[in-house]
Amino acid sequence: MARRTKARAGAAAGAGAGARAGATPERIVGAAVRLFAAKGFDATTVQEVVDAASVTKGALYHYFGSKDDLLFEIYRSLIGRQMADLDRIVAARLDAATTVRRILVSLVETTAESVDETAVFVREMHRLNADRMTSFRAERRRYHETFRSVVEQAQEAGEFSSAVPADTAVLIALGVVNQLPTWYRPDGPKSPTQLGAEIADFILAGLRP
Amino acid sequence: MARRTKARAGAAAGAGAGARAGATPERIVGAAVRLFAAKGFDATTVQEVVDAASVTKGALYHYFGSKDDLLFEIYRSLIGRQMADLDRIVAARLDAATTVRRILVSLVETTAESVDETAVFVREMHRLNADRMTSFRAERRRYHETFRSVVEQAQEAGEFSSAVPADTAVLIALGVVNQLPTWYRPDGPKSPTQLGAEIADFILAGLRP
DNA sequence: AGGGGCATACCGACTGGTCGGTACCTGGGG
DNA sequence: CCCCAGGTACCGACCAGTCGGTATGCCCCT
Repeated sequence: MARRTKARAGAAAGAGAGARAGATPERIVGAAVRLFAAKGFDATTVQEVVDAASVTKGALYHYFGSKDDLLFEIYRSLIGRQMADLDRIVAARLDAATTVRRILVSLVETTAESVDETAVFVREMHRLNADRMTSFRAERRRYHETFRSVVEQAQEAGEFSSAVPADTAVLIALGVVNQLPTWYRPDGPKSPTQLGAEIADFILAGLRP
Repeated sequence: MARRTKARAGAAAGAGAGARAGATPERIVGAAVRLFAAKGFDATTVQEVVDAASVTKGALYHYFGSKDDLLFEIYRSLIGRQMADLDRIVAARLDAATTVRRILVSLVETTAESVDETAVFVREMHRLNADRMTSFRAERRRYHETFRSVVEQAQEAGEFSSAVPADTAVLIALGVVNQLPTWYRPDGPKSPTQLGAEIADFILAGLRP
Protein backbone atom coordinates (compact mmCIF):
# COMPACT_ATOMS: atom_id res chain seq x y z
CA MET A 1 0.00 0.00 0.00
CA ALA A 2 1.25 3.46 0.94
CA ARG A 3 1.83 5.02 -2.42
CA ARG A 4 3.78 8.13 -2.95
CA THR A 5 1.11 10.81 -2.78
CA LYS A 6 2.21 13.73 -4.83
CA ALA A 7 0.92 16.03 -2.09
CA ARG A 8 0.70 19.01 -4.36
CA ALA A 9 -2.84 19.35 -5.72
CA GLY A 10 -5.88 19.85 -3.57
CA ALA A 11 -7.89 22.81 -4.70
CA ALA A 12 -5.23 24.65 -6.66
CA ALA A 13 -8.06 26.38 -8.55
CA GLY A 14 -7.67 28.10 -11.87
CA ALA A 15 -4.99 30.52 -10.71
CA GLY A 16 -4.38 32.51 -13.91
CA ALA A 17 -6.79 35.09 -15.28
CA GLY A 18 -10.56 34.53 -15.17
CA ALA A 19 -11.27 31.24 -13.37
CA ARG A 20 -13.12 29.21 -15.97
CA ALA A 21 -16.63 27.90 -15.26
CA GLY A 22 -15.57 24.37 -14.33
CA ALA A 23 -12.09 24.27 -12.84
CA THR A 24 -10.58 20.88 -13.59
CA PRO A 25 -9.83 19.58 -10.05
CA GLU A 26 -13.33 20.49 -8.88
CA ARG A 27 -14.93 18.80 -11.88
CA ILE A 28 -12.96 15.66 -11.10
CA VAL A 29 -13.94 15.60 -7.43
CA GLY A 30 -17.56 16.30 -8.34
CA ALA A 31 -17.69 13.40 -10.76
CA ALA A 32 -15.95 11.16 -8.25
CA VAL A 33 -18.46 11.95 -5.51
CA ARG A 34 -21.39 11.17 -7.75
CA LEU A 35 -19.93 7.88 -8.93
CA PHE A 36 -18.64 6.75 -5.55
CA ALA A 37 -22.05 7.43 -4.04
CA ALA A 38 -23.84 5.53 -6.78
CA LYS A 39 -21.58 2.50 -7.13
CA GLY A 40 -19.09 2.51 -4.28
CA PHE A 41 -15.42 3.42 -4.30
CA ASP A 42 -13.95 0.10 -5.35
CA ALA A 43 -16.57 -0.56 -7.97
CA THR A 44 -15.83 2.77 -9.67
CA THR A 45 -12.89 2.81 -12.03
CA VAL A 46 -10.60 5.76 -12.49
CA GLN A 47 -11.54 5.66 -16.14
CA GLU A 48 -15.21 6.19 -15.28
CA VAL A 49 -14.33 9.17 -13.13
CA VAL A 50 -12.31 10.87 -15.83
CA ASP A 51 -14.94 10.15 -18.47
CA ALA A 52 -17.66 11.66 -16.27
CA ALA A 53 -15.51 14.70 -15.64
CA SER A 54 -14.61 15.00 -19.32
CA VAL A 55 -10.91 14.90 -18.66
CA THR A 56 -8.24 12.27 -19.14
CA LYS A 57 -6.34 10.07 -16.76
CA GLY A 58 -3.33 12.28 -17.23
CA ALA A 59 -5.24 15.26 -15.89
CA LEU A 60 -6.49 13.34 -12.87
CA TYR A 61 -3.04 12.11 -11.94
CA HIS A 62 -1.68 15.56 -12.54
CA TYR A 63 -3.82 16.88 -9.71
CA PHE A 64 -4.20 13.88 -7.43
CA GLY A 65 -1.60 11.42 -6.30
CA SER A 66 -3.92 8.43 -6.22
CA LYS A 67 -7.50 7.27 -6.29
CA ASP A 68 -7.42 7.32 -2.49
CA ASP A 69 -6.45 10.97 -2.48
CA LEU A 70 -9.68 11.69 -4.28
CA LEU A 71 -11.61 10.02 -1.50
CA PHE A 72 -9.73 11.90 1.16
CA GLU A 73 -10.41 15.19 -0.57
CA ILE A 74 -14.12 14.46 -0.30
CA TYR A 75 -13.89 13.81 3.42
CA ARG A 76 -11.76 16.83 4.13
CA SER A 77 -14.14 19.29 2.55
CA LEU A 78 -17.21 17.77 4.22
CA ILE A 79 -15.69 17.59 7.69
CA GLY A 80 -14.30 21.08 7.28
CA ARG A 81 -17.72 22.53 6.56
CA GLN A 82 -19.35 20.70 9.44
CA MET A 83 -16.73 21.66 11.99
CA ALA A 84 -16.91 25.30 10.92
CA ASP A 85 -20.68 25.32 11.35
CA LEU A 86 -20.43 23.73 14.78
CA ASP A 87 -17.78 26.16 16.00
CA ARG A 88 -19.74 29.13 14.75
CA ILE A 89 -22.90 28.00 16.52
CA VAL A 90 -21.25 27.16 19.81
CA ALA A 91 -19.27 30.41 19.77
CA ALA A 92 -22.56 32.35 19.76
CA ARG A 93 -23.06 31.18 23.36
CA LEU A 94 -26.83 31.02 23.26
CA ASP A 95 -28.89 28.94 25.69
CA ALA A 96 -28.48 25.19 25.45
CA ALA A 97 -31.83 24.42 23.81
CA THR A 98 -31.24 26.96 21.03
CA THR A 99 -27.68 25.77 20.55
CA VAL A 100 -28.73 22.14 20.23
CA ARG A 101 -31.51 23.12 17.86
CA ARG A 102 -29.17 25.13 15.67
CA ILE A 103 -26.55 22.40 15.61
CA LEU A 104 -29.07 19.84 14.46
CA VAL A 105 -30.79 22.03 11.88
CA SER A 106 -27.47 23.11 10.42
CA LEU A 107 -26.18 19.53 10.39
CA VAL A 108 -29.27 18.21 8.66
CA GLU A 109 -29.11 21.03 6.12
CA THR A 110 -25.45 20.43 5.27
CA THR A 111 -25.99 16.71 5.12
CA ALA A 112 -29.03 17.06 2.89
CA GLU A 113 -27.22 19.26 0.42
CA SER A 114 -24.23 16.91 0.45
CA VAL A 115 -26.02 13.56 0.49
CA ASP A 116 -23.55 12.01 -1.91
CA GLU A 117 -20.55 13.12 0.09
CA THR A 118 -22.11 11.87 3.29
CA ALA A 119 -23.07 8.54 1.77
CA VAL A 120 -19.54 8.00 0.48
CA PHE A 121 -18.16 9.11 3.79
CA VAL A 122 -20.27 6.77 5.91
CA ARG A 123 -19.67 3.82 3.64
CA GLU A 124 -16.03 4.17 2.80
CA MET A 125 -14.31 5.84 5.70
CA HIS A 126 -12.82 2.53 6.78
CA ARG A 127 -10.55 2.66 3.73
CA LEU A 128 -8.57 5.57 5.08
CA ASN A 129 -4.96 4.67 5.77
CA ALA A 130 -3.63 4.78 9.33
CA ASP A 131 -2.47 8.42 9.32
CA ARG A 132 -5.59 9.80 7.81
CA MET A 133 -7.76 7.61 9.97
CA THR A 134 -6.07 9.05 13.05
CA SER A 135 -6.56 12.64 12.03
CA PHE A 136 -10.13 11.89 11.01
CA ARG A 137 -10.91 10.28 14.35
CA ALA A 138 -9.48 13.30 16.14
CA GLU A 139 -11.82 15.60 14.21
CA ARG A 140 -14.82 13.44 14.82
CA ARG A 141 -13.96 13.17 18.48
CA ARG A 142 -13.73 16.93 18.71
CA TYR A 143 -17.15 17.29 17.11
CA HIS A 144 -18.63 14.73 19.45
CA GLU A 145 -17.02 16.22 22.55
CA THR A 146 -18.08 19.75 21.71
CA PHE A 147 -21.65 18.66 21.19
CA ARG A 148 -21.61 16.51 24.30
CA SER A 149 -20.29 19.23 26.54
CA VAL A 150 -23.13 21.53 25.48
CA VAL A 151 -25.60 18.87 26.59
CA GLU A 152 -23.67 18.01 29.73
CA GLN A 153 -23.39 21.57 30.94
CA ALA A 154 -27.10 22.07 30.43
CA GLN A 155 -27.76 18.91 32.40
CA GLU A 156 -25.63 20.14 35.27
CA ALA A 157 -27.41 23.47 35.20
CA GLY A 158 -30.73 21.65 35.35
CA GLU A 159 -31.82 22.94 31.95
CA PHE A 160 -31.87 19.40 30.56
CA SER A 161 -32.89 16.16 32.21
CA SER A 162 -30.07 13.90 33.31
CA ALA A 163 -32.19 10.79 32.89
CA VAL A 164 -30.13 9.78 29.87
CA PRO A 165 -26.31 10.18 29.61
CA ALA A 166 -25.22 13.06 27.42
CA ASP A 167 -23.17 10.58 25.42
CA THR A 168 -26.18 8.55 24.46
CA ALA A 169 -28.15 11.62 23.46
CA VAL A 170 -25.33 12.76 21.17
CA LEU A 171 -24.92 9.30 19.68
CA ILE A 172 -28.61 9.22 18.88
CA ALA A 173 -28.58 12.67 17.34
CA LEU A 174 -25.56 11.96 15.15
CA GLY A 175 -26.88 8.52 14.29
CA VAL A 176 -29.92 9.87 12.49
CA VAL A 177 -27.89 12.34 10.54
CA ASN A 178 -25.43 9.76 9.28
CA GLN A 179 -28.26 7.50 8.22
CA LEU A 180 -29.98 10.33 6.41
CA PRO A 181 -28.45 9.49 3.00
CA THR A 182 -30.21 6.13 3.05
CA TRP A 183 -33.69 7.58 3.19
CA TYR A 184 -33.57 11.27 2.36
CA ARG A 185 -34.81 12.27 -1.09
CA PRO A 186 -34.39 15.88 -2.21
CA ASP A 187 -37.76 15.71 -3.93
CA GLY A 188 -39.48 14.35 -0.84
CA PRO A 189 -42.27 16.20 0.95
CA LYS A 190 -40.14 17.69 3.72
CA SER A 191 -37.47 20.32 3.29
CA PRO A 192 -34.13 19.77 5.01
CA THR A 193 -34.88 22.67 7.35
CA GLN A 194 -38.19 21.13 8.30
CA LEU A 195 -36.59 17.74 8.86
CA GLY A 196 -33.87 19.31 10.96
CA ALA A 197 -36.52 21.06 13.04
CA GLU A 198 -38.44 17.84 13.61
CA ILE A 199 -35.34 15.96 14.64
CA ALA A 200 -34.34 18.80 16.95
CA ASP A 201 -37.82 18.81 18.49
CA PHE A 202 -37.60 15.14 19.21
CA ILE A 203 -34.12 15.25 20.70
CA LEU A 204 -35.04 18.27 22.83
CA ALA A 205 -38.22 16.56 23.99
CA GLY A 206 -36.08 13.66 25.16
CA LEU A 207 -33.89 16.07 27.10
CA ARG A 208 -36.71 18.06 28.68
CA PRO A 209 -36.44 17.96 32.49
CA MET B 1 -21.66 -6.71 -14.38
CA ALA B 2 -24.60 -9.07 -13.86
CA ARG B 3 -22.96 -12.44 -13.61
CA ARG B 4 -24.82 -15.68 -13.80
CA THR B 5 -25.57 -16.55 -10.17
CA LYS B 6 -25.94 -20.28 -9.83
CA ALA B 7 -28.83 -19.82 -7.43
CA ARG B 8 -28.33 -23.18 -5.73
CA ALA B 9 -26.64 -22.87 -2.33
CA GLY B 10 -27.93 -20.61 0.39
CA ALA B 11 -27.90 -22.16 3.85
CA ALA B 12 -27.84 -25.80 2.79
CA ALA B 13 -26.58 -26.48 6.33
CA GLY B 14 -25.13 -29.77 7.48
CA ALA B 15 -28.24 -31.73 6.54
CA GLY B 16 -27.14 -35.34 7.04
CA ALA B 17 -26.43 -36.92 10.38
CA GLY B 18 -24.74 -35.05 13.23
CA ALA B 19 -23.93 -31.53 12.02
CA ARG B 20 -20.15 -31.32 12.55
CA ALA B 21 -18.74 -28.61 14.78
CA GLY B 22 -17.79 -26.42 11.82
CA ALA B 23 -20.02 -27.19 8.90
CA THR B 24 -18.30 -25.95 5.76
CA PRO B 25 -20.87 -23.44 4.45
CA GLU B 26 -21.20 -21.85 7.89
CA ARG B 27 -17.44 -21.58 8.29
CA ILE B 28 -17.24 -19.88 4.91
CA VAL B 29 -19.97 -17.36 5.71
CA GLY B 30 -18.43 -16.72 9.13
CA ALA B 31 -15.04 -15.97 7.64
CA ALA B 32 -16.61 -13.81 4.96
CA VAL B 33 -18.48 -11.70 7.52
CA ARG B 34 -15.36 -11.07 9.53
CA LEU B 35 -13.31 -10.11 6.51
CA PHE B 36 -15.99 -8.02 4.82
CA ALA B 37 -16.52 -6.11 8.06
CA ALA B 38 -12.82 -5.49 8.51
CA LYS B 39 -11.80 -4.60 4.96
CA GLY B 40 -14.93 -4.15 2.91
CA PHE B 41 -16.46 -6.44 0.32
CA ASP B 42 -14.49 -5.39 -2.73
CA ALA B 43 -11.21 -5.20 -0.88
CA THR B 44 -11.60 -8.78 0.30
CA THR B 45 -10.55 -11.46 -2.17
CA VAL B 46 -12.21 -14.82 -2.46
CA GLN B 47 -8.83 -16.35 -1.75
CA GLU B 48 -8.68 -14.58 1.62
CA VAL B 49 -12.12 -15.88 2.52
CA VAL B 50 -11.29 -19.47 1.73
CA ASP B 51 -7.95 -19.24 3.55
CA ALA B 52 -9.66 -17.82 6.65
CA ALA B 53 -12.25 -20.58 6.51
CA SER B 54 -9.57 -23.24 5.93
CA VAL B 55 -11.18 -24.48 2.76
CA THR B 56 -10.40 -24.05 -0.92
CA LYS B 57 -12.00 -22.14 -3.72
CA GLY B 58 -13.51 -25.35 -5.00
CA ALA B 59 -15.41 -25.79 -1.74
CA LEU B 60 -16.65 -22.21 -1.77
CA TYR B 61 -17.92 -22.37 -5.32
CA HIS B 62 -19.41 -25.74 -4.57
CA TYR B 63 -21.76 -24.12 -2.06
CA PHE B 64 -22.13 -20.57 -3.38
CA GLY B 65 -22.70 -19.41 -6.88
CA SER B 66 -20.69 -16.23 -6.58
CA LYS B 67 -19.03 -13.82 -4.21
CA ASP B 68 -22.23 -11.78 -4.26
CA ASP B 69 -24.24 -14.76 -3.06
CA LEU B 70 -22.08 -14.81 0.03
CA LEU B 71 -23.02 -11.22 0.74
CA PHE B 72 -26.69 -11.89 0.19
CA GLU B 73 -26.58 -14.84 2.57
CA ILE B 74 -25.30 -12.49 5.28
CA TYR B 75 -28.17 -10.06 4.72
CA ARG B 76 -30.80 -12.75 4.63
CA SER B 77 -29.90 -14.29 7.93
CA LEU B 78 -29.62 -10.92 9.69
CA ILE B 79 -32.90 -9.55 8.36
CA GLY B 80 -34.58 -12.85 9.10
CA ARG B 81 -33.62 -12.74 12.75
CA GLN B 82 -34.67 -9.11 13.13
CA MET B 83 -38.04 -9.56 11.50
CA ALA B 84 -38.75 -12.63 13.64
CA ASP B 85 -37.96 -10.69 16.81
CA LEU B 86 -40.15 -7.81 15.76
CA ASP B 87 -43.11 -10.03 14.90
CA ARG B 88 -42.82 -11.92 18.16
CA ILE B 89 -42.78 -8.70 20.20
CA VAL B 90 -45.66 -7.04 18.39
CA ALA B 91 -47.74 -10.23 18.53
CA ALA B 92 -47.59 -10.10 22.34
CA ARG B 93 -49.89 -7.05 22.15
CA LEU B 94 -48.55 -5.30 25.21
CA ASP B 95 -48.98 -1.57 25.82
CA ALA B 96 -47.19 0.75 23.41
CA ALA B 97 -44.44 1.89 25.75
CA THR B 98 -43.47 -1.68 26.63
CA THR B 99 -43.65 -2.74 23.02
CA VAL B 100 -41.38 0.08 21.88
CA ARG B 101 -38.98 -0.65 24.72
CA ARG B 102 -38.82 -4.32 23.84
CA ILE B 103 -38.34 -3.63 20.15
CA LEU B 104 -35.40 -1.36 20.83
CA VAL B 105 -33.73 -3.53 23.46
CA SER B 106 -34.05 -6.59 21.27
CA LEU B 107 -32.80 -4.71 18.23
CA VAL B 108 -29.78 -3.35 20.07
CA GLU B 109 -29.01 -6.78 21.46
CA THR B 110 -29.19 -8.49 18.07
CA THR B 111 -27.18 -5.73 16.47
CA ALA B 112 -24.54 -5.84 19.17
CA GLU B 113 -24.05 -9.56 18.85
CA SER B 114 -23.94 -9.25 15.07
CA VAL B 115 -21.88 -6.09 14.73
CA ASP B 116 -19.94 -7.46 11.81
CA GLU B 117 -23.04 -8.48 9.91
CA THR B 118 -24.63 -5.10 10.54
CA ALA B 119 -21.52 -3.21 9.53
CA VAL B 120 -21.29 -5.13 6.26
CA PHE B 121 -24.96 -4.68 5.72
CA VAL B 122 -25.00 -0.92 6.21
CA ARG B 123 -21.93 -0.39 4.08
CA GLU B 124 -22.52 -2.76 1.21
CA MET B 125 -26.24 -3.06 0.71
CA HIS B 126 -26.07 -0.86 -2.36
CA ARG B 127 -24.28 -3.66 -4.20
CA LEU B 128 -27.38 -5.84 -4.22
CA ASN B 129 -28.63 -6.49 -7.72
CA ALA B 130 -32.04 -5.17 -8.74
CA ASP B 131 -34.10 -8.21 -7.73
CA ARG B 132 -32.53 -8.64 -4.37
CA MET B 133 -32.64 -4.91 -3.74
CA THR B 134 -36.37 -4.96 -4.34
CA SER B 135 -37.04 -7.82 -1.96
CA PHE B 136 -34.74 -6.25 0.60
CA ARG B 137 -36.54 -2.91 0.39
CA ALA B 138 -39.86 -4.68 0.88
CA GLU B 139 -38.60 -6.32 4.08
CA ARG B 140 -37.18 -3.08 5.41
CA ARG B 141 -40.37 -1.29 4.58
CA ARG B 142 -42.38 -3.89 6.46
CA TYR B 143 -40.14 -3.49 9.50
CA HIS B 144 -40.44 0.25 9.35
CA GLU B 145 -44.22 0.22 8.86
CA THR B 146 -44.81 -2.26 11.66
CA PHE B 147 -42.77 -0.18 14.06
CA ARG B 148 -44.39 3.04 12.88
CA SER B 149 -47.91 1.78 13.30
CA VAL B 150 -47.19 0.86 16.91
CA VAL B 151 -46.14 4.44 17.53
CA GLU B 152 -48.95 5.92 15.47
CA GLN B 153 -51.69 3.98 17.21
CA ALA B 154 -50.34 5.02 20.59
CA GLN B 155 -50.31 8.62 19.40
CA GLU B 156 -53.94 8.39 18.32
CA ALA B 157 -54.84 6.82 21.66
CA GLY B 158 -53.10 9.69 23.43
CA GLU B 159 -50.52 7.42 25.03
CA PHE B 160 -47.71 9.12 23.09
CA SER B 161 -47.28 12.78 22.17
CA SER B 162 -48.04 13.69 18.58
CA ALA B 163 -45.60 16.57 18.61
CA VAL B 164 -43.30 14.68 16.28
CA PRO B 165 -44.48 12.54 13.34
CA ALA B 166 -44.29 8.79 14.02
CA ASP B 167 -42.13 8.49 10.91
CA THR B 168 -39.47 10.76 12.27
CA ALA B 169 -39.41 8.97 15.61
CA VAL B 170 -38.91 5.62 13.89
CA LEU B 171 -36.22 7.01 11.61
CA ILE B 172 -34.37 8.32 14.64
CA ALA B 173 -34.66 5.04 16.51
CA LEU B 174 -33.47 2.95 13.58
CA GLY B 175 -30.76 5.49 12.77
CA VAL B 176 -28.93 4.94 16.04
CA VAL B 177 -29.07 1.20 15.70
CA ASN B 178 -27.63 1.17 12.22
CA GLN B 179 -24.82 3.44 13.32
CA LEU B 180 -24.07 1.26 16.31
CA PRO B 181 -21.34 -0.74 14.55
CA THR B 182 -19.28 2.43 14.15
CA TRP B 183 -18.96 3.07 17.86
CA TYR B 184 -20.02 -0.03 19.77
CA ARG B 185 -17.23 -2.09 21.34
CA PRO B 186 -18.09 -5.42 22.96
CA ASP B 187 -15.52 -4.72 25.66
CA GLY B 188 -16.91 -1.25 26.35
CA PRO B 189 -18.38 -0.26 29.72
CA LYS B 190 -22.02 -0.73 28.79
CA SER B 191 -23.69 -4.03 28.02
CA PRO B 192 -25.93 -4.25 24.94
CA THR B 193 -28.97 -4.62 27.18
CA GLN B 194 -28.04 -1.50 29.11
CA LEU B 195 -27.43 0.43 25.90
CA GLY B 196 -30.74 -0.73 24.52
CA ALA B 197 -32.45 0.39 27.71
CA GLU B 198 -30.84 3.84 27.53
CA ILE B 199 -31.80 4.28 23.93
CA ALA B 200 -35.34 3.13 24.67
CA ASP B 201 -35.55 5.55 27.61
CA PHE B 202 -34.54 8.40 25.38
CA ILE B 203 -36.91 7.57 22.58
CA LEU B 204 -39.78 7.08 25.03
CA ALA B 205 -38.94 10.36 26.73
CA GLY B 206 -39.26 12.05 23.36
CA LEU B 207 -42.67 10.46 22.88
CA ARG B 208 -43.99 11.24 26.36
CA PRO B 209 -47.21 13.27 26.11
C1' DA C 1 10.64 44.23 -28.59
C1' DG C 2 11.66 39.64 -28.81
C1' DG C 3 13.17 35.29 -27.74
C1' DG C 4 15.07 31.70 -24.80
C1' DG C 5 14.21 29.05 -20.77
C1' DC C 6 11.16 26.97 -17.85
C1' DA C 7 6.84 25.68 -15.50
C1' DT C 8 2.29 24.27 -15.63
C1' DA C 9 -1.41 21.63 -17.68
C1' DC C 10 -2.72 17.92 -19.94
C1' DC C 11 -2.71 13.66 -23.20
C1' DG C 12 -3.45 8.56 -23.90
C1' DA C 13 -1.14 4.14 -25.02
C1' DC C 14 0.73 0.77 -22.32
C1' DT C 15 1.87 -2.61 -18.42
C1' DG C 16 2.28 -5.58 -14.48
C1' DG C 17 -0.31 -7.57 -11.43
C1' DT C 18 -4.57 -9.14 -9.52
C1' DC C 19 -8.86 -11.42 -9.07
C1' DG C 20 -13.38 -13.80 -9.88
C1' DG C 21 -14.61 -17.69 -11.79
C1' DT C 22 -14.07 -22.37 -14.22
C1' DA C 23 -12.60 -27.04 -15.80
C1' DC C 24 -11.06 -30.90 -14.37
C1' DC C 25 -9.39 -34.12 -10.80
C1' DT C 26 -9.60 -37.30 -6.50
C1' DG C 27 -10.66 -39.95 -2.41
C1' DG C 28 -13.81 -42.17 0.43
C1' DG C 29 -18.43 -43.50 2.16
C1' DG C 30 -22.82 -45.91 0.95
C1' DC D 1 -18.78 -48.58 -8.41
C1' DC D 2 -20.47 -44.26 -8.45
C1' DC D 3 -21.38 -39.96 -6.59
C1' DC D 4 -20.30 -35.80 -4.39
C1' DA D 5 -17.69 -32.87 -1.21
C1' DG D 6 -13.75 -30.76 -1.80
C1' DG D 7 -9.02 -29.79 -4.13
C1' DT D 8 -5.97 -27.53 -7.83
C1' DA D 9 -4.30 -25.37 -11.70
C1' DC D 10 -5.37 -22.09 -14.69
C1' DC D 11 -7.71 -18.40 -17.71
C1' DG D 12 -9.29 -14.15 -19.42
C1' DA D 13 -10.59 -9.65 -18.12
C1' DC D 14 -9.73 -5.68 -16.05
C1' DC D 15 -7.66 -1.81 -13.78
C1' DA D 16 -4.57 1.57 -11.13
C1' DG D 17 -0.94 3.87 -12.14
C1' DT D 18 3.14 5.25 -15.40
C1' DC D 19 5.60 7.60 -18.74
C1' DG D 20 7.18 9.98 -22.76
C1' DG D 21 5.46 13.49 -25.03
C1' DT D 22 2.87 18.08 -26.50
C1' DA D 23 0.84 22.70 -26.02
C1' DT D 24 0.58 27.02 -23.91
C1' DG D 25 1.69 30.60 -21.38
C1' DC D 26 4.87 33.72 -18.39
C1' DC D 27 9.02 36.01 -16.97
C1' DC D 28 13.49 37.72 -17.32
C1' DC D 29 17.52 39.17 -19.93
C1' DT D 30 19.26 41.65 -23.57
